[in-house]
Amino acid sequence: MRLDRAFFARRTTVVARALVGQTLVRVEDNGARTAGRIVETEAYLGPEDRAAHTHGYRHTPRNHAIWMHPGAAYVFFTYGMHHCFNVSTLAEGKPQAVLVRALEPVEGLDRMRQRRSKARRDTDLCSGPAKLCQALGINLTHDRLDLTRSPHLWIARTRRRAHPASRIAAGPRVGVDYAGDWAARPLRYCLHGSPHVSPPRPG
DNA sequence: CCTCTGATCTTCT
DNA sequence: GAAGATCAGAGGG
Repeated sequence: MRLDRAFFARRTTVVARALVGQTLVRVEDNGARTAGRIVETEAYLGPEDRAAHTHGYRHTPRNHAIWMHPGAAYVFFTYGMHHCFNVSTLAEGKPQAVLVRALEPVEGLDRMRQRRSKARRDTDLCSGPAKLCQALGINLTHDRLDLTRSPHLWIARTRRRAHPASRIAAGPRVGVDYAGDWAARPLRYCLHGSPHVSPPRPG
């Protein structure tokens, strides 16, 4: 069952933690499905957060999705070649989001290997924010999509008995050294011990 | 495992 | 004009 608006309309740190263990599902126009269990997320806390794209209330065409209703997909293009996938949280007009950083592949692995030909091992398929977008074929056409309604992209509620909250480790976010004292905050959430988490591995 | 570097181009200043 | 919520490959331990 698909996660609904209420799931995303909560404090961003709560959503980021709760997303670990849920399943990101992608369906292409031809019906091909790829999916993965979310094993790593990061919370971006809006205007106050020096690492966030909405720091200082910056509102541009690129980051507009963060300002939209909770559950809106925010996909951005960076480094001239990579995409990253986020979900808007909290409330419309409150620009906070969760970055999905890694997945454990669970469906459509052949398709993922096709699109990620450089991946040597299956643990390299989705172990990074741009890798998972490449594996699932997520790009700018998915920016601003409503994940509670889109037939192409959504997050499925997944039983987490095997992954209780106590096994989620929090640590500093990756690649935000420029963010001053915000860089050290433990806003990154990883499924403890998963080989699919992106480097640097916690612990 | 780690560190360092080049790739590549959109976005915003 | 500069920076960037990254990745892959090379080299060293």
